[in-house]
Amino acid sequence: MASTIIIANTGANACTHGFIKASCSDCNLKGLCLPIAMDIPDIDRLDKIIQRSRPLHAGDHLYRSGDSFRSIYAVRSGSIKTYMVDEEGIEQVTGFFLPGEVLGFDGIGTGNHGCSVVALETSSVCEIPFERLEELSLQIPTLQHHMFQLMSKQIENDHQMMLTLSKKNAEGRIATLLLSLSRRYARRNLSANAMRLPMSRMDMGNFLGLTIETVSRTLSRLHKEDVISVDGREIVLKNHQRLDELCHQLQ
Amino acid sequence: MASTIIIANTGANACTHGFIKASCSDCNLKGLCLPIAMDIPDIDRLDKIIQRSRPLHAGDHLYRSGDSFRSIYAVRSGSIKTYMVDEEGIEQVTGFFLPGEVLGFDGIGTGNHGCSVVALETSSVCEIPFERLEELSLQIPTLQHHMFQLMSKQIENDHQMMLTLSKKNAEGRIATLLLSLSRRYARRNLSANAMRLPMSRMDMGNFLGLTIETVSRTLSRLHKEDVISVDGREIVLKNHQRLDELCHQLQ
DNA sequence: TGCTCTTTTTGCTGTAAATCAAACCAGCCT
DNA sequence: AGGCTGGTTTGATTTACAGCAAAAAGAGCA
Repeated sequence: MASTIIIANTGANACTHGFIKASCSDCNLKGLCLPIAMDIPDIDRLDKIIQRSRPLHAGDHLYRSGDSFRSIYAVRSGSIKTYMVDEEGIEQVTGFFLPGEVLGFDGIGTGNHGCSVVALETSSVCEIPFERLEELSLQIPTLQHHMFQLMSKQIENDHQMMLTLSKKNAEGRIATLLLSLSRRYARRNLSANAMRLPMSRMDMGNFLGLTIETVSRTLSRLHKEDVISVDGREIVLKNHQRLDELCHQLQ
Repeated sequence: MASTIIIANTGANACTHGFIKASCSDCNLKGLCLPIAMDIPDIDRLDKIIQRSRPLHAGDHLYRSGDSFRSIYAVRSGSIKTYMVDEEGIEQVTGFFLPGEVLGFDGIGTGNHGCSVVALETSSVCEIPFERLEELSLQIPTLQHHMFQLMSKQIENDHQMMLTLSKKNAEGRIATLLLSLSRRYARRNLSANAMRLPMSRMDMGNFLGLTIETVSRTLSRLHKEDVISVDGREIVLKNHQRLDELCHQLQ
């Protein structure tokens, strides 16, 4: 499968030869994930509570809305989608998560997860049992602080998304998503320009509050205007500056 | 001023006779705010680090985007609006905060606030210096847990808002806001039906991704259909079930 | 290789909300 | 009172996107 090959090229190498990798200290995502700014002995203590499970396949759920909250998760390889379903069955994709990113903060409040989490392709995650993480956070001040930071960043991110949904037109929403993905790939030392979208048009549209037709039409238009090039899920960003401009044009 | 009289009627009495009230243990908002599920000695320790300042007047800023992050805040009386401004100057109202609610979690991640906070009417807040709160959280496990819970609930709330902005039509958005306010008033043992909106049509529209004209028209229509009654900022919810239905109708 | 099923693209038409514009209203100041 | 200001309502028109439909392109499988 093409996507796993891409993973192997993406800086997540330490994780791929065994899938159950040995430790956080060996992981080349540690600069992005939880152990950031922790010293070696503390990383080892964190490492001991982390559970590394078999990889998920596309469509596998990590947990579902209503499941009791036990753990948070760091993405090790692949890509993950989170979505919530309201009482009437309306679905909303709430985020896409790439290697090095941490998810699952919903559900601490109530004890039950408020959203569902599904793999978009073959993916692996590190599971961090929350009770043990809380204990450890009491002992390692930098870990507690880092947890607050991660949740704070999630909140800021969600606010940015509220602005996108509330104020931007279709082009702006698409451009915002593409640039966000680009930045996150670049952070892992991957190309900021050429990428393979991990999600379907359906998922993009749901996330951005657009229909698949509008997503498709908008991508086609941007292609025609030579701002990007589109071939199915393969995207090349050809004019970052123009994309930036589109991000800020109002609806 | 009418709004301060309303405050005095709203269950925040313990705070109003002196504005600088003595302690958390005396505050009748303690069931909503931080000290929930803490025992008396721990509440007193928390109480000691809390700073109670002079009340804010309508339009006063608590902090502004870019200010260095120092504290989080609990609303004691009145009402507060948070908003972010992106690089191009597009504004997005990201939330309204009522007595007993905690705000300011943005900015832990970067050390600088990502949004601005302004009082919608005469309001008072408890300021909780974050460094000292972190120290205390290391010593009081339930406090640490409660902090995680508060932030988690903020995240779930924001996700719900993403769904509202992404999937609901104008009526659904308005209905969602009205019911949210109603629930939050009811939690403080105030009327779930009759309320005075603390925010302008402008703020409602900005928050909900609608123009003021659409907000006004939608409220008028709901009034005409006898679902609510509107007189300026005075609102009476007359048909909760219908509002619930509107919440779930798609765009 | 051909067949089925799903996803994506493209065209055409309708509509909810934006936009433009003007009237209305409630405070507030002189 | 009377005029001024900012917020709100209402009306007429435009438009970006939704909704429907059908073609095109992949993806999976015998």
